[in-house]
Amino acid sequence: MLTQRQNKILQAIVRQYTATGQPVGSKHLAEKLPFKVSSATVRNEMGVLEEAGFVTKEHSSSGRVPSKKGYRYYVDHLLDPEVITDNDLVVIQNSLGTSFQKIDEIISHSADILSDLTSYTAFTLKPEQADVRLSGFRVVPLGNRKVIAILVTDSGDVESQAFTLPRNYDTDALQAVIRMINDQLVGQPLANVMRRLNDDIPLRVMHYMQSADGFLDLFDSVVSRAAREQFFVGGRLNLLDFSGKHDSVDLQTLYSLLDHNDQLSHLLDSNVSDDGVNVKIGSEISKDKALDNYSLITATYDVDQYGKGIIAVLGPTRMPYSRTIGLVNAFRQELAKRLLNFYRHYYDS
Amino acid sequence: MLTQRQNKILQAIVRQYTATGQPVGSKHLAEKLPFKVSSATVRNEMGVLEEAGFVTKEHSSSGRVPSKKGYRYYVDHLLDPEVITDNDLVVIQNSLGTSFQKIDEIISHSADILSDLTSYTAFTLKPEQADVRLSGFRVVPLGNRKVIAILVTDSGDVESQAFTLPRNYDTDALQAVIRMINDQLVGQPLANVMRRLNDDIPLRVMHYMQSADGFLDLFDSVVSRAAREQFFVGGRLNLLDFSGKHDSVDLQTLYSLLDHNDQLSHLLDSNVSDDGVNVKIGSEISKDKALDNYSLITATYDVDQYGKGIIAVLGPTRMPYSRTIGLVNAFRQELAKRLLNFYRHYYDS
DNA sequence: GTTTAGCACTTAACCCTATAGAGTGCTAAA
DNA sequence: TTTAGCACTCTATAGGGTTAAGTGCTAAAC
Repeated sequence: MLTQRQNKILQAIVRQYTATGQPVGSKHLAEKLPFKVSSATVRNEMGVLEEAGFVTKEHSSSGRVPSKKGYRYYVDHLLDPEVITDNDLVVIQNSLGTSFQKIDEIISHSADILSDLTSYTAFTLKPEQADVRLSGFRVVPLGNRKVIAILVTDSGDVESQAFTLPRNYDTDALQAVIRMINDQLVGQPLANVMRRLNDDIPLRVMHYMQSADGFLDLFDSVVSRAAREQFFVGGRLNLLDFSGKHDSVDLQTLYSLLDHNDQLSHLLDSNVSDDGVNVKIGSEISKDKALDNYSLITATYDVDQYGKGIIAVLGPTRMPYSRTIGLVNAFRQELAKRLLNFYRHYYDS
Repeated sequence: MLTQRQNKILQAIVRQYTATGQPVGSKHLAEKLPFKVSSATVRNEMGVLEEAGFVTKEHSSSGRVPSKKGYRYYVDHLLDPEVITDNDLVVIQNSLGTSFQKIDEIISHSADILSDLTSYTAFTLKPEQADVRLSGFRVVPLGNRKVIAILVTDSGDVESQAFTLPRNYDTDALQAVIRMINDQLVGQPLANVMRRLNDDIPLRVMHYMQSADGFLDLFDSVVSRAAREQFFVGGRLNLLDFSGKHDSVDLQTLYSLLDHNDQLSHLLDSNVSDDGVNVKIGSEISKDKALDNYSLITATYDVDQYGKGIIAVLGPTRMPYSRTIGLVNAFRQELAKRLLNFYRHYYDS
């Protein structure tokens, strides 16, 4: 649909504009192009591109700026082969190479590394097994009416929470309830556990103690912590640097978005594609006006039988796509490798 | 040293300037003053105040602006009686009135409330007993080489962390080490525990197992988590709203400060006064240039035998001191009450 | 001896205008 | 089909004039 030359020109416009942030004029462009044409020819071609909606002008006599559609076309058809420098790769490998005690540390640290590399805001989501099951629940007394509740899932995650029993607790009844929970719920997917917690479990508990509330709240809080998608954000502040005009209303919206993990992880879930790196531009991300001038680059990382996770970068529509996509892609591969090692080392027999 | 009239004039300048942000001129001021004088008289008096260093001009023919010294004098001598509205008090009481499961929730939520009320950035520090002692350490096996390490302090705090044992661990040796830790360290202040962890403990562990590292790391991480001052920040973003000129270098400095709990809690410790509310202005806070145009209002809250905590608000030098101080003061009292109740209810016999 | 009215002076902020520079679209020639 | 040339548009910048708010100083009034 576009001629070869028009492709080259659009490509040059996007590159130039993402690099400088200034509208691109015909004369400068004519010099940068890989073939020799006059500025007048470039002007004609730019007219065509504008007609087709790939570029716009900021005012009637300004240079051209890529439109959302132009970015889209660029990302889909004109992207440079992903190049990332050896230096970047070394940084990634080193940062992921240090020793971690817990998965959470790796994932959380990853968000920071990725935001540093891109200088945008980065998100990481823990690899998620389709259905994690409850594999054990126990309550360890610590003396002085304090107990610690410990929940273990078959994916190997452990959640715990301290709790102080009210004065009138009957410890025998408590033991009975814990046995009951283990009988009834071990082996069940966490989703089921959470459902039944509002369903038949309260009734069963009533057999043993008058009020189910205090203890069930505790159990509930531990279960939901284990079930929650683990979500990390790095480089929140980077949003400031490139939002130039500092439209403070939009910024507020954005930051409150970043502070609500549920919304955000939903956003990522809905934007991620099955595999590889995925680019969403402006309104493609969500209906929210505040995201209009942002692009979201998501990617999954695949840790075999241990599940798939998500990494993502949120930056301005006007970003160097080749580099950012290259970084995200390199990162997902390294992260997958690293995690596979981790899981193998710790969880396999 | 200043006449009564000069006091009134300085007071009016500070009030006016903190309210509007505009330099205040003699004519307007003459009208606002509680006694009848001409603008010329005000001008003369302002000349004296400037001579003495309490006010400055932004340029040779602008109105007067309070200097750091002027703010200091105002806060020390000219402050209105603290007035907070009934509404504010209700908000505080309601927000603190909802039910919490853990101390941390109350303290963390408090930072949010306080920042909402003041629309500045707020900090809260958990009440701290002078010397918390280790009262127990145990390791509960969860199967599949996973264990959970649980540490209890005599203040009633519990920290836990999951851990996967390397393949070659000798469980008998592990039990012996745990017994040894309990023998040697229970009853000791956490500070001592941390010191000995780098000192004689590694040697003792070597009696039982070849390498002490993996396990001691775990113990160390749990101990230091328990010993760390618990620190919360609310309303980080509010720094944006009032830093008007958006000097992005300073902002970066500030935000990186907010992200380093150690620096910040050190800052608070060094600024807090023994009791009541304390105001530090500009360079009084720290040597850091980035804080030059900020004021820090700190206060302790006293929960009797359960220790003392800190709350603080960081806002622009140009802030309505009476109101902010009033809010901080009201808040510390309500928070102390609330926590006393909480501790009594849960920890007393 | 204060206080005040009056006045000359200073500065920032605003608006208006002129101009330079970058870019465009169009036309006609190559 | 491409290019040179030209008239036109729009932004950004700098300068000039005006206004409004403020100051300091002096001399008169209280």
